[in-house]
Amino acid sequence: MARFTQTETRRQYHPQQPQPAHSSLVFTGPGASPTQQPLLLIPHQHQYPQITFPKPMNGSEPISIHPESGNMKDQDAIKLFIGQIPRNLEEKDLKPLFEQFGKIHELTVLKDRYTGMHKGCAFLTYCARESAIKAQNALHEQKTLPGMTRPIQVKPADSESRGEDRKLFVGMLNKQQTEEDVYRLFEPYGVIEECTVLRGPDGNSKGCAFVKFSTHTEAQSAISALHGSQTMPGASSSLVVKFADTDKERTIRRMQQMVGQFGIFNPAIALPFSTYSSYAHALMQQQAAIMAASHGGYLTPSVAFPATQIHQMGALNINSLPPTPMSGEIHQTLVGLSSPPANITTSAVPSIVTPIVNGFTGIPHQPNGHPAVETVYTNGLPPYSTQSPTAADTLQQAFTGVQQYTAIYPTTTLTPIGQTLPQPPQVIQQQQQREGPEGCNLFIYHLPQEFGDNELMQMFLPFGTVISSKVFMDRATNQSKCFGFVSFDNPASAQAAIQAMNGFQIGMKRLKVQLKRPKDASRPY
DNA sequence: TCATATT
Repeated sequence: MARFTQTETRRQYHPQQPQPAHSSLVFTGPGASPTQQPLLLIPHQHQYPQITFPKPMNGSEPISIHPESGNMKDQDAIKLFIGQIPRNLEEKDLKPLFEQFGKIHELTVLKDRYTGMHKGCAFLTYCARESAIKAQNALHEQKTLPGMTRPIQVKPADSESRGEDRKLFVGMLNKQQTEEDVYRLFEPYGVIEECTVLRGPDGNSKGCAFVKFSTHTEAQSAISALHGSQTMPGASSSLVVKFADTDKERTIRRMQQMVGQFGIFNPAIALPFSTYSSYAHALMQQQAAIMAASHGGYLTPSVAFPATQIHQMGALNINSLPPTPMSGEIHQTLVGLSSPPANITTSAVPSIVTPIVNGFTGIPHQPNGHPAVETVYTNGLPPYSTQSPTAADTLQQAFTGVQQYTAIYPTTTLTPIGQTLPQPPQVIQQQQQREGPEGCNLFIYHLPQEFGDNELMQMFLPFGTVISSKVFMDRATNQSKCFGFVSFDNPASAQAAIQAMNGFQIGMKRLKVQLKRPKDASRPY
């Protein structure tokens, strides 16, 4: 049966049809014929001897009834993700590079949905699966395009299910059972593309296997029918049939094992007490500098108070509530951000209850987190927590400094961006990763692990208008890489931020804040 | 430790 979705079919037969939101070249050419590819073996992924069953041919391969459409792709074609593309290269520029590995079915440079900005990457589908494999082998990490600092990336797109949504883990098998036995067992529930018994170095079965069906539904039906359905001779419990772990799950599991080994509790990373006053101190220095520079010490509220900028952010719709003018405390600005502050109590014994969602991300989302405005740690110490500080904790503490600062200037009226209300929908402003002008862009290293874009922005808002903040994340683990960028709209703000925040201690680490290294090859415009 | 981006 033909496997084209409606969308794909349309694209195939009407390549000129306008594409929404992104440009896309569909290459058509003379002389192409619908493919009659030989069956390809599924590449082995396991280091142990195995039998891999070829993907069955199920009769009705798509047949072109449009001789002019010369860019039909194989059913088993692979969509490739292409990364590290200079932003001045468009489809037509990239085409020659990739064409040498085979006929291109589709090549699409990714553009920002709203601004049309080139995202520096693309999707590429060859007509033939083999071309994709050749291109990946020849190019991935092998060549660096002009102006790039890192080599080109050529690999299957994330959307190319590597089978993980239709791949089953089978446990509690009898160790005598072979691939063929397992295949027979699962055959009734669908088309099996791959069947592998896991074996140790000695070739002995580990009593488990992977079975990949052609669809998620088939895999699901096999689970329903077989999981727990029987106990194999010699097995200690009934048959286990479940979806195989995804890569991400594997990564997380691996890390959990590591944490298990090294211990997750590490009170030492709780913030040292100096943090409060140092941020306050940093801010006061900054304010003092502004005061000295402006009006001979006469305070101009629009420049003198960090709250001004924070208020502006509220207007930018970081949370969906309209700014509500009222007298209040600055740390209320935290409410409604992606990581609400931890629940600070006003009880005589301050305590923080921070549920750890999991051992890693550890950023609790506390609905209705409502920091009490009057909270004062009269002993000058932060509440003690034996758990890792969350981003909100850390920011909360930082902003305690702001509170201290504002207390010194009681005439100021601060305007919180939101009241404490039931959590608004957490719409995060999609900010463009925009570089500011020369001298306005900061590189920040040694960020707390739990900081995200928002926390980074909050941290630097007191120094000016932040037009972009970005913490780099490891895509596999969703973990911060502990560095990021902040861009201001003017160099003075950037300098002020460097002055105040470079060396700023958070936990055991000190921030490194410096101007972003200028890019040698300047961007077009 | 300097923009890694997935329609």
